[in-house]
Amino acid sequence: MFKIKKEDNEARTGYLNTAHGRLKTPFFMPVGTKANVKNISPEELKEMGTECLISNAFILSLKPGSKLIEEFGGIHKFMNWDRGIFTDSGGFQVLLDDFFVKYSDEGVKFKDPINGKSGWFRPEDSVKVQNQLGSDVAMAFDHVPHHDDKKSDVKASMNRTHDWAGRCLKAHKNDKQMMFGIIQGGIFEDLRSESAKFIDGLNFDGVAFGGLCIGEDRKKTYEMIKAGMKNIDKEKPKYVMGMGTPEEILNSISMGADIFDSIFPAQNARRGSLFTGDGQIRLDRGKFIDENAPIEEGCKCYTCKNFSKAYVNFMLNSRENFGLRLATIHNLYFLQNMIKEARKEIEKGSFEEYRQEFLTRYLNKKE
RNA sequence: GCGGCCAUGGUGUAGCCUGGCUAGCAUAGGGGACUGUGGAUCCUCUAGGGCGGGUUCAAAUCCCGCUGGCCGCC
Repeated sequence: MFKIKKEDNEARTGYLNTAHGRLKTPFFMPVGTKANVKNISPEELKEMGTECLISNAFILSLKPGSKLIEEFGGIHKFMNWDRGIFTDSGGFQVLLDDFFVKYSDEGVKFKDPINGKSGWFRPEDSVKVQNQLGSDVAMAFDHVPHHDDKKSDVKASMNRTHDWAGRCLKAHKNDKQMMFGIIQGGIFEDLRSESAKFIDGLNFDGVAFGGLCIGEDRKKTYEMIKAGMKNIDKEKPKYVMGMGTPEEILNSISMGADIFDSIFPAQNARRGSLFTGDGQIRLDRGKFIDENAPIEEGCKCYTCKNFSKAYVNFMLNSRENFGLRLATIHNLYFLQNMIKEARKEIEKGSFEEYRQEFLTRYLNKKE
């Protein structure tokens, strides 16, 4: 399932073997909630070296329905993606204001804003949906607390997450599909440690950090990751959910993380914020209106090879769909390329130097 | 030529009749936020009463002239 090939301090590179091939770790998954990564095609994703995507069980169960996708031969065929696919359980989405009604020990009551129907989504429902979708890795259904909840509430959500984790494993019947457990515990080190131990003790194929990057201080985020790492079997793949800035990913890799996903690069792209080696730039701003240079000199993405900042700025400000596509291509390429370099550096045993060098440039914005 | 209407940040406008604000709003512009997907949203900063005179304790607001624009008439 998961094999570590080379370690470099805490960082490591290896493989996650799935029903759709061997995925090189560490890797970053663009988010394809509705069975697509917004604005770009599977071919474009492959071209930039994307190993794996993550889609969403809860959202797809509402529309078009997991049964329909199953009838089309599973999510890979449905969306024409033949590499890895994770599915998020829906634990995070269900808490969005759009859907959330209330929690109970049984599951979550939600309301579909499209047709007004309400219903319950339980751990067993999520597992069944993910089975039908046929993703390579299913995620356990968890209870995500808010980042500023008080400790007693965070502890309660953690205990519920643990209970649900057991129910998810019990409901899981698909030997072609792996399942990852999720640890919670908010920003409390003792809870994180406790949760990590508990989830690590269950029979999951991997362990994910949930409830991070949702508003807490970044120092806390890293503390929680460290606390968790100490209590998880080293041989298991470790996934930090929802983490997506270049610096966070590099920092977390240095602590032993293997897998990431986030809307951050794609969403920022749509909102005109683009990655460069010198930090993010707001490409939709007027200062780029006549700049005849690519977003990043030397970048080999389709956008940078063919278009100037001035052109992409014009596309974005004119609200042309093409602008969203060009921006998304660049940001996802930037991250995939960074991770590819990170894997190489780990193999060479020089990851730490690479990280330092990258961050020195990235965090000291030139002007 | 005569008459009427109008003049407020880059742009579009509110307030004027019934003087007394830090001159409001939108958009554009400059920063920032965004992390298990709505292209949204939010925060913040910069920037304004055509010119000259008068009335008044006080004028974007009332009066006169000038300049400029729009409309109508000969």
